[in-house]
Amino acid sequence: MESLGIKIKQLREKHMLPLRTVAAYLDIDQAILSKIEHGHRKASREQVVKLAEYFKTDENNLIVIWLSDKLAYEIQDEVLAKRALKAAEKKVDYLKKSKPLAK
Amino acid sequence: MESLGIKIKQLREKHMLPLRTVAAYLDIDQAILSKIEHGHRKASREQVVKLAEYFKTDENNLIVIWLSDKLAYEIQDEVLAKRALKAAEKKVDYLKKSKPLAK
DNA sequence: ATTACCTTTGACAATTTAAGTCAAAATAAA
DNA sequence: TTTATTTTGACTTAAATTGTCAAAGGTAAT
Repeated sequence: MESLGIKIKQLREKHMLPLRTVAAYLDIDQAILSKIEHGHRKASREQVVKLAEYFKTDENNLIVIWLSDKLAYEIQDEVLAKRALKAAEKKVDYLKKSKPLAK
Repeated sequence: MESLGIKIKQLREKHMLPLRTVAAYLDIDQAILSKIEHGHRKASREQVVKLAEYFKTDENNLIVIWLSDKLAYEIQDEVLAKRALKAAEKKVDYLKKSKPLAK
């Protein structure tokens, strides 16, 4: 059960890098990166991709963590959260099948 | 595989009501309701609850449709959508267990 | 074809939410 | 204690949402 913030912080500390350095690479203020690590701000998709590249870690894995954070955050207060997620899966299946060449 | 817009439209037509009437009940312009029915706008949670009451239909069911629409919409373009949904389920499980009394 | 009604669309405005900067306070290390 | 780093909060800017309004498109009845 990984959250993106914790994951990023672990990666950054493993590489012994200060927020300043990583934030500079992402072209944002270090304050924002700190907030992302603590889950007080969301990262953008672009930022996640950049981070994966920067730390040479699997991009897909990071994207899944980031997406699932967003989804879970969006419905965490809903009693019907699980039912909604199940239903969403079916909808996604349907969309994938009905327009497999889209976009 | 129901979408909220279609569901609402069906309910409204079953009751032979014009957009105007239902929109007035929701206290919004009929243009917005039209857009909601077509999926060009999202309904708010309040609006969904009001609609369930108005049409005397199961509120939970309508909420699940509404929530799953939102979730599916948010990740429909992601290749990793299904993986993310599965991961989100686990996160939701975890959150429910760790703070079961949280409001 | 005209009238009357309902629905849909798009341009625009207002409001809300999110994303960012900056500086100061808190923390940790040297 | 001084130097680095991290965290926090007040404030600004940018972007996304949500709504209004008016015009255009459909439909059915006459």
